[in-house]
Order: sequence, then C-alpha cells, then structure tokens
Amino acid sequence: MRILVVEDNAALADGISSALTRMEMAVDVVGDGTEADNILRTQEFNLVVMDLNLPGYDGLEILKRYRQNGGKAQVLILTARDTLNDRVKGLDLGADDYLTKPFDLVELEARVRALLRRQSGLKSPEIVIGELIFDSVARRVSMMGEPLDLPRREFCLLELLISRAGQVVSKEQIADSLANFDQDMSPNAVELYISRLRKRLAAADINIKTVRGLGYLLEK
Amino acid sequence: MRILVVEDNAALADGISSALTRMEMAVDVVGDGTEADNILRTQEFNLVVMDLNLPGYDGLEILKRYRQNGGKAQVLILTARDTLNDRVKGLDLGADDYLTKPFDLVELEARVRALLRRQSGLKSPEIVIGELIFDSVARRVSMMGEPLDLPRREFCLLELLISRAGQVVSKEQIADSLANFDQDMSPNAVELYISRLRKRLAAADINIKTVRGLGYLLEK
DNA sequence: CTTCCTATGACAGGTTCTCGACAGCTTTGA
DNA sequence: TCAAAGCTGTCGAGAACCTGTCATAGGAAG
Repeated sequence: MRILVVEDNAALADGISSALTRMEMAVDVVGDGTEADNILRTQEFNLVVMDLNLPGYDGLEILKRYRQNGGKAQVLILTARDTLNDRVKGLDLGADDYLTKPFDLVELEARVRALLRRQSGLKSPEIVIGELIFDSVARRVSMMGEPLDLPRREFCLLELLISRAGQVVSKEQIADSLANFDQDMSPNAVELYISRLRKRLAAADINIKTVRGLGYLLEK
Repeated sequence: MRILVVEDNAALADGISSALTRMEMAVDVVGDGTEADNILRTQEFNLVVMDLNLPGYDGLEILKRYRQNGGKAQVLILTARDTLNDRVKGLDLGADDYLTKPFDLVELEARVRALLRRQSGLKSPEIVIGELIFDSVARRVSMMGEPLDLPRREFCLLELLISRAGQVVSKEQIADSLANFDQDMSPNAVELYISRLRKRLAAADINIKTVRGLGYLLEK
C-alpha cells in the first residue's frame, strides 16, 4: 500500500512516516504544497495524509484539485484543534477523514487501517498482455491506452484464450464456452471468431496461433 | 436517503433529527438498544447515527451484530467518553466515523454528507467533466456556466453514471437505482432515460457509451 | 497432387438499442 | 379546486449492430 504524507513539520512527518512504515506501508513524504501537487498528478497512492496548514499553500486547494482531476485515494486530513471550519470544508471537498492535532499515533494507525479497509475491494484485477489490458470484472479491454469495444462473443473468446494462455484450446471447447451450452456452434463459426479477433488485435502484438487439428493458443 | 438515529437523550435526538431533516433526509429515531436492534434487522438505511452510551445496552454490541448480519449502511458513532479506546474499538468493529460529544451540528452535517458521499462512491462534491459541473451536495448541475435543470430521474441517472465513470453500469443496476428498489423499471425505460440524458448533454462533450448486452458507461 | 483443415468476405437473419408519439400521473400556481 | 406544465414510462418503427452460414480461397500434410 502506498501512502503519501504531506507535512511540513519535519519531526511530525518523521513520526507519522515511521508509524506507517511499521504497518508495512510504502511511505513517501513531501514538505510543501507545490511538491504535493506535482506528485499527486504523476503518481498513484492508496492513501494521502495531508496537513491542511502548509506554508504558503492551502491544503484545501490541493485536495480540491486532486479530486477534480479524478484522484481516488482515501484522504486523511490533519488540522489544528480549533479550526472547525477547515474540517467541515475538508470533508465537503472530498476528504475521507480527519484527525485533530495533537493526536496519538495509535489513533492514526487505527484510522489508516479503517480507511484502507474501506478502499480495498474497489480495484478490479487487470491482466496485462503486451499492449493489451484486460479487465474481466469491469468487462473492459483496452489496447495501447485506447478502450477497445468487443462484441460479446469476441470478448468471451478472448477471455477464454487469456485464461488458458500458453495452452491449446480446442475448437470444441471454444464452441461450448461461447455458445453457453444452450445451443451448438459450428467449428466454422469458431474459426470466424478467431479471424475477427485477430483482425482487431492486429495492432497490438498479440498472437493467436493455429495448431492444426487441435485448436488455438494465445502466446504469452 | 434514510437515516436512523439511535440516541436516548431526547433533546439531543431532536436536534440531530431536525438538522438532518433540514438536509432533506428521511430520519427515524429510536431511543434504546433493543429497538435499534430490531429496526436494523428489519429495515434498510443509508446511514446510522448511534450513541455508544445507551442505558442498559452497549452500542458497540449493536454495531458488531449489525455488521455480522451483513449490515451495509455507513455508521457514525457518538461518544461522550473521550477514551481513545472506545473510538478505536468502534472503528475496528466497523464504524465508519465517530464524533465526540459535545459536537457542533454543523460538523455533524458535514460528516453525514461525507459519509453519504462516500457510500455513493463520489469523492468530490464538485465534479468537472468537460463542460459539465456536477455538484452532488447541492444536487445541481451546470453546463457551460448555465445551470441545468434535470428531472429527478435524469439527475439520479447522471449521478450514478458519474459515480461509476469508466465502468459499465448494467441496465438492471440503473433500473434498481432509479426505482429506489420499491418498484420495477423496465429495461426500455432505462433506455429512454439514457436517450433523454444524452440529448440534454449533447452540447457538452459528454459521451455516454452503449455497451451492447451489458449496459452503459460514461467516458472519462 | 490430393485431401483436409483453416481463413475470410459476403450476406441474411436476429437481437438490441434509439427515440418519437402518446397517455397517465404528479406538481405547480392561481 | 382546477388547469397547465412537466415528469414518467409503454409502445413500436426503424436503425445499428451482432451472429453464424455459405462460399471461396489459401495452406499444410502426406
């Protein structure tokens, strides 16, 4: 789990950082708003711990921009004790939680655990093959960054080949799998789908090999 | 949005209830643990505000049982005891947030908004997509600077698509979400709303893509 | 060279989606 | 209280797209 800590007070940043490291997190620390902005634009984190009180920069601004750019990480903000307004604003701007300074590191850990637990289970597993990214949960495929629209049958075929990558899959297996067992599919139809899929994947370096008399296989 | 308030102090319960009602929430109040247990078993809520300090009943127990029975609502706990332990325990038992008494109603409102937003998957109250600005808190949309009046169904549809931007949302999910689970909506009706929403958003560069056989998705 | 398997264009259904028309319902405003 | 305006959802015609058969051509194996 990657965590970004945005905190200008070096001593505090250090304490937070080591507490989180003890939890087996990968922690990055930045000390000012500009840096925070930059790193949030270019890298992905699971959680951001941010002090709202940064010198020469408004933490709320960073948060707002981060969310508007589609940032998805959980955000835990740190505020001084008596700034109710900041906390309220922070939550309204898309923070997930806050902690009032001074706080106990044990409590920080509990909050981080709660936030990360909440986040897990959101990401769907993706399979990357060369230029192709295949997401079976979201049922999306993209090729060289561009989303690729596949008709249902072709999507199922690709899914089957990927799940058995490196092994030969017989035409009969493909037919059964595509036809959902509720009807028959001729071997020729399978050949046709292979042909169509190959054409679509031609731009990426994906190779569906023919194994004469046996079937097809997707090379890894 | 349905909210359950579990609070034995009538005056406080009243204050909370009216604050939430002002936010256009449907609020139910119960005053003791047994009642809370019962209603949580039989009805669904989006959020539960629960005092841990109930006469003759441990709020943490209720919370624990609720989660064990698969309760999915966001839970905000209220605690007078300022012991770190209770708060940490509460979070570890599946509470989503806590507030220490005494608290400010403004802050309660912010927390409730944040929790409900979290539940819907939306992070920032103002989401900018091309020429469109979507404000989930104020429940307003504007397009190219002009406010855009959307009928309720279309607004809900847009909210759903935005909260799942980049993912396919099935017609069934849309139907369930729009119909609020209390009645059925035909797939055809969903198609119609998509059509209407597309027409309204045509001027902005918003693209609702059709994924044949699966549903729709809003491109990022 | 012959035979069988595979590749692919063309095409004819079939399915799914789009959206105008319309009628019932709800809200608004006087 | 009633009328007007607007929202909601059904129907259905037509468009768009998917699917699988046929037919033909290309290649591999013996």
